[in-house]
Amino acid sequence: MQEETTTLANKVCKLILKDIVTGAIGQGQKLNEPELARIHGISRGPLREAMGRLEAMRLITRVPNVGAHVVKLSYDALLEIYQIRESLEGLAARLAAETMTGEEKLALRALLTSHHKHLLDTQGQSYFQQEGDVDFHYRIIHGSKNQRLIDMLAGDLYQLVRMYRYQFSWSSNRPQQALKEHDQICSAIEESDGELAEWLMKRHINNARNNILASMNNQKHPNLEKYNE
Amino acid sequence: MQEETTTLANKVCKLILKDIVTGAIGQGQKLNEPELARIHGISRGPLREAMGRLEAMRLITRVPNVGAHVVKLSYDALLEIYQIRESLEGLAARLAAETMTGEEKLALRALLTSHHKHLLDTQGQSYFQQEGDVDFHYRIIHGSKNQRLIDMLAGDLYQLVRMYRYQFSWSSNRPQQALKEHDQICSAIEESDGELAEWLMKRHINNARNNILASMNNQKHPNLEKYNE
DNA sequence: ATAGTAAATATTGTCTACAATATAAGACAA
DNA sequence: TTGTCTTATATTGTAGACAATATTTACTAT
Repeated sequence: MQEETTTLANKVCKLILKDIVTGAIGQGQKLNEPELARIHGISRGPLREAMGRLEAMRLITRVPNVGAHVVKLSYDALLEIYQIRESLEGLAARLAAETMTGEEKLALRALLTSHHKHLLDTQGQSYFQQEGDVDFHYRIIHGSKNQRLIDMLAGDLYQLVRMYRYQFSWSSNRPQQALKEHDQICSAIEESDGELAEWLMKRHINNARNNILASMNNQKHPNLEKYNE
Repeated sequence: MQEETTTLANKVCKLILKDIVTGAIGQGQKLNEPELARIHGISRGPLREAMGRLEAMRLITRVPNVGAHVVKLSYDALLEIYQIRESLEGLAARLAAETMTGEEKLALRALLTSHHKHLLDTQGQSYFQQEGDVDFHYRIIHGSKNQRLIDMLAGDLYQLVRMYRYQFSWSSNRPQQALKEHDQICSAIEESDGELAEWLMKRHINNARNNILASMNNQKHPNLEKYNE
């Protein structure tokens, strides 16, 4: 285990990222630099660097001379994200099917087996189900071996996806169906059928999107801003 | 014309970005903070912010306590980019076909007309051809109305594409064919045929990729690093 | 001459202080 | 009371100085 040399900006960035994703720092909230710096025991320099990275992954927006605010989750922004996910994760699935090693495929199958087992135990209502889904998609994304794609999906886009998941609670709606779809995708990857894997993944994400839309229409979501100002 | 209030970091970021894209700052070159700050007449604070943004769009890479280096263009990285472009610009073309206004469609057609005229005048060997192609794709990307997609493609990915174009010189290989493909895409958009527009765009980008590959194999490219260390 | 080590230098990371801008508070007039 | 202007406060943007780390140079031993 090598010593991971890092910087204050890095560490604080991760901390603030977590607070934003989980909602500890609420949507639309102003980020006060001196206050945040004091909280984390650092000066404004590295703090501003950390904020710059959060801005780059579009978790906060900054206006010159005014300041930074946490993004507000919106219906429209979610649709945008899912359009992109459908495209890029479809690509990732195809690439994964073409390039994943035998070990990676075995590990992916093992992950699904554990998910299946867990689903039986808990009726799929647990927090685990959410992050389990994230894990599955992460594996495939990384299996694509396209570093730029990995960075785009796992680095930036998924933080927002996780933010939606934390601050609403929709993902436990159809765990059995989702797991079945994961199984199908995994099988296609095992058979190195890239075309099928892509098609299945796109449909899977499309289904997830529709599920979210229905969930949004059914219940009032107090922390969903329909329109950003 | 409203007064565009901006910051030093913003301005310097654009300047350095241009220098990197055009090759004035070469691939793999080290970016010395005090020196760059002195050159632009600013202090290291805003300079580091500017560098943070360049890092976010992956034009430079930074290692803690070591410094920042301009990325090295590589065969593999280019393939990665074109895989992503094919996916995302295909999506953009479909969305554009579905949502572009009549005015936007007319403007797109007008752009192609001017390109066609220019091609006849100059036999397509000019610099204009390169940026003209960029313009066409920009229009469609923005026509998608998906802000996140626009940022990903036009904000980050395209800077790298432009960097490849500036530092090699391949795009004048098949201007007639490219323009014809643009025409087809434009027609599909005019007819609001999203599915066709997507398919044509993906094929168009695939052709461009193959053209680039051939170009790379034919001539020795002095500033292409086959492998990044 | 070369490899290894220690001092010297340079560069990055961080902090503090100051300047510029925006926001909030208060006074005044309608 | 309400709206507007002025003043005061707070916050962001920038600069410069110091600390920590990395790189280079010089020296010694083999």
